[in-house]
Amino acid sequence: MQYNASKIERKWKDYWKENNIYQVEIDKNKPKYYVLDMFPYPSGSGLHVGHPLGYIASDIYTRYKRMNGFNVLHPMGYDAFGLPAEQYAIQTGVHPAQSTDENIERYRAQLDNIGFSFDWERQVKTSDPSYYKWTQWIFLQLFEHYYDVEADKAKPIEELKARFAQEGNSDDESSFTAQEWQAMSKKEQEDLLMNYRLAYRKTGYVNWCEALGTVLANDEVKDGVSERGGHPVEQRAMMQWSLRITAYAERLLDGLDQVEWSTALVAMQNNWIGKSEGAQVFFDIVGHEGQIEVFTTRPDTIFGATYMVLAPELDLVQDLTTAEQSAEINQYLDYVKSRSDLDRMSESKTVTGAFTGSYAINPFTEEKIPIWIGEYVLKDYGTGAIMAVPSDDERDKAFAIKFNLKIVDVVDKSDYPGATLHDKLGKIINSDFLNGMEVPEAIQHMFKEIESRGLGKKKVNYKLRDANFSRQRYWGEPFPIKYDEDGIAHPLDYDELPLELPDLEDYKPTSSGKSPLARLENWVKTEDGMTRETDTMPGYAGSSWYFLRYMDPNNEEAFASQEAVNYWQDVDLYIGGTEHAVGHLMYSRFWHKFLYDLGLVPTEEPFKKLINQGMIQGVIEYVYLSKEKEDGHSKFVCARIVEEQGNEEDYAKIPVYVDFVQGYGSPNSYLNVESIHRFVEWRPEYEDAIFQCGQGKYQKGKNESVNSHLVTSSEIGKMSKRYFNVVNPDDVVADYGADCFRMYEMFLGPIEQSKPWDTNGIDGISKFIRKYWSLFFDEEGKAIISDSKPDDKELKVLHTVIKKVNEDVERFSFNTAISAFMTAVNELRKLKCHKREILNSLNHLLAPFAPFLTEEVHEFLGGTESIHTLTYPEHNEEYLIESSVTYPICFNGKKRSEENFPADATNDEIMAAVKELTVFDKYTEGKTVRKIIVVPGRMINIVVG
RNA sequence: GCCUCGGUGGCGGAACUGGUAGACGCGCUGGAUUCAAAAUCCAGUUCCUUCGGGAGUGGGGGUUCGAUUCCCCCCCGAGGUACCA
Repeated sequence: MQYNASKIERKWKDYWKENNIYQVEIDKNKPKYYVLDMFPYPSGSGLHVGHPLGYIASDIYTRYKRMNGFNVLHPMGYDAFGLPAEQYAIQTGVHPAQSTDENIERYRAQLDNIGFSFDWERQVKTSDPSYYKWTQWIFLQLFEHYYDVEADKAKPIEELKARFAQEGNSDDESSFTAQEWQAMSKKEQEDLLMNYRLAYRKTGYVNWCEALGTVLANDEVKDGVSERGGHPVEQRAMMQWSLRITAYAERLLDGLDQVEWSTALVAMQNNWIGKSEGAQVFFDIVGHEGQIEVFTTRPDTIFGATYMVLAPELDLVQDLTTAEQSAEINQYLDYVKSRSDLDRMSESKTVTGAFTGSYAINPFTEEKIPIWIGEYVLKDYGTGAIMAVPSDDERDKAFAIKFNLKIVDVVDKSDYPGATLHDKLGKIINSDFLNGMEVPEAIQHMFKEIESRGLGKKKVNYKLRDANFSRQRYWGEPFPIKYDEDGIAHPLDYDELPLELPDLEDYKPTSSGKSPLARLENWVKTEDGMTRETDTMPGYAGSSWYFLRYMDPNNEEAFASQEAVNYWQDVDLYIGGTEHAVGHLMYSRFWHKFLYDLGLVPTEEPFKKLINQGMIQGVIEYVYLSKEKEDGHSKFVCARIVEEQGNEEDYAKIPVYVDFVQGYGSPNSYLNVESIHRFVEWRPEYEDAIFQCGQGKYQKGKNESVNSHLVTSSEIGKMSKRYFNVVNPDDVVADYGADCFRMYEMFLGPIEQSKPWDTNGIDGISKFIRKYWSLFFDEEGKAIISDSKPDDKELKVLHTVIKKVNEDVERFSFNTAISAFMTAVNELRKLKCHKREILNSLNHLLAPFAPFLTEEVHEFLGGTESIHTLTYPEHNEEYLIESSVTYPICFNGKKRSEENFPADATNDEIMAAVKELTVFDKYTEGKTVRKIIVVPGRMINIVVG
């Protein structure tokens, strides 16, 4: 039999599908294991070679666990709601459901092509009503619960209502008696409850993206522009749904100790939550009833607080602005309003602000201090107001200098040379009773002092903001909410779920900034005279809990049965990209903790172990297009020439289709005459362009010198349509086979590392596969298997590789496992080993990596069941025992020689033998031997001096 | 700026707990086979070398009998984050 990848792959793909060998059910006799991939958004461009990297790793691990006796849940599905399908619908009129389904079909074919062992019976699609019924259901649960701070968990809002009616309330949010509560109108009560519900509506500043016609969550905005599409984002006040993720801030932080995630990922989440401890302090306002509340981590510097600054957006600003200052303040407010987030970030160091005309009283110095407003104080963090200590804070200092405000030194840092203002170090001065204390001590002292004087208390602050949950778009989950004429939000009854997304003819957002659903008047008005919510949920709604649905995907009574949830528990291994480090992973953890509070899931954390696979990058090949034309012709110039002239700025870099380029990815990549022809065909606008090569000019029809090489410039970057460098896995599979593709992606390097796609090395794997095949078949394709007993050498090769591969798979070091296979195959070939006993085990060992090839070989060896349902080999230490060990002989740590010693020789015996060696004399001549170190089984070091 | 990860031959990378640096693969060189080529096979391939050796894991210092591995300082790259009070 000759090795024919495509034939073998077709055969087994069909077999696996027909026999459903990857289907799993609850089986209490086996330990469970859950391996999850981040499910893809099915985009129109299909998968490129970068996408399957994580899927291959998880598939190998899944197959490995399965063969080790685990009942492995390994599902796949689609994150099917999202902007691109909707944008496409706006352009073409094709319903997003239709284009999404077409894309899914393509994804499925591409995935099957690589031989993944997903249980497709469990596929989920977030845009499927039977799925989003439960997304809506969880949303309603969030709506009907609040966070009970004392119990430290979510509780039904009904309990809170009952408490309000009985005891009234007093907390940071509100204060009223039971009588007052009962006297409130229904509307007033409901408005108040919105301050407690975990899913709630509020008017707030949101990230409005004009180009996308929707608001975005904080993690969907990067550098002041939308993450998708890079459109400008501005702050706008709107009535929106939000999720109270901040209620879970502390538990989200604590949970990070329990998970096995990379330090980078934990650090990112830590950062995003941004916990800081400080003091809340109230400042009286001169001639004014109210107070200004500030949050400070440096209460020790309060004696240096010589002015205050409020965020310009605060309502209080209007109250505090005096008549004389109102013109100046209004002018400043106009200026602030005119600035987008992008402006704010780009010129971050400009100091701006305005004086309100009012004064506060510093509670410790009892001095009158001016109240300013300034952009550098953020409305969202803390209370939106600060006490400014210009002597000990960079920003306050810059502000004070610019506006000529008083500066009082309160920390003497002379004992700490090199310490910056940011460091909490130094000795307190000019601060009454704090004088002489070290900063950390003074901070603790002030916490007590502030509390005992009734000025405020110790407080914890988080950077984490509540998550905006409304999108003014069509292609998302509709909210199961309707409003009465007072604007009170009413949940739909649970038996009305799912609230299906109605069909639409025009997908464009409305000009009023409402979702296109608002156009469907019949849908918006309900029979009972109410009005539906027309916004839809954001992308992360469906992805925040999909891993639970896989456990019981067709359940119509619950998001998943308790039996399924209690059996599968949580995700043991999650593999996916870092792009979801804060967004998806934070929201999922939040939802999971909420469901845990409701007693619906058994674990607090959803993802035990998480691996971030690196990106596979592409090589971008550019040609240099001169900005100046020659005789009216466009002119391309060889990269070599541009380099020599050093005038890169005179050229535009045009990405070319990488298939045209010879020596793709190498420093000498170039276009030859044939590639120039193809390039011109592809870009007819350059039909009569001149190509200035090292060897002369090429011009179509005029001068087609055959030797012309136009050197291209290569860069490593994203694999993207934009750069014409996308490599489709289907093409690689067609050329080399799926097993080769899988192994090559793994062989490229450690799974977490990013690396450029480079087809050059794939021959190595291809050769390996052919060599592997040649252990079973000769050149004519005749079987050469022998049934004789293996000898010690052969057994040693086998058990070495078994041991190594098991260890490597356990630590997700797939590249080294593949090296071990190569070494083993090379050695068995050298030994001319074609023995069934050895090769059969080796074939089992290779099965998770090369599922098609091994299945074929397995059948050939007489296997009747699929190899993927059988057991994984374990090594036997007996075969690895060495009778002698080769020790390196080192002098002062440098290896000078090697020597064999019996494996059971004692250190003393070895030392005695070492002294008899000729090398010993050579390197110790004329020197004193200070010490001889023998590390058993490892090495010998002789210290001379 | 801050946080995290990384820097090893011509290239991708290996060395897991401090113990022979460069496994495995690509590429390259030479040879065999061939009319020739591809494919295959064999040998070599960190650098320098007066062939004795010497140097060497971004740079500098330290701990150690011994450091790619641990500690300190610095340089470079990637990702995250940024008026967070």
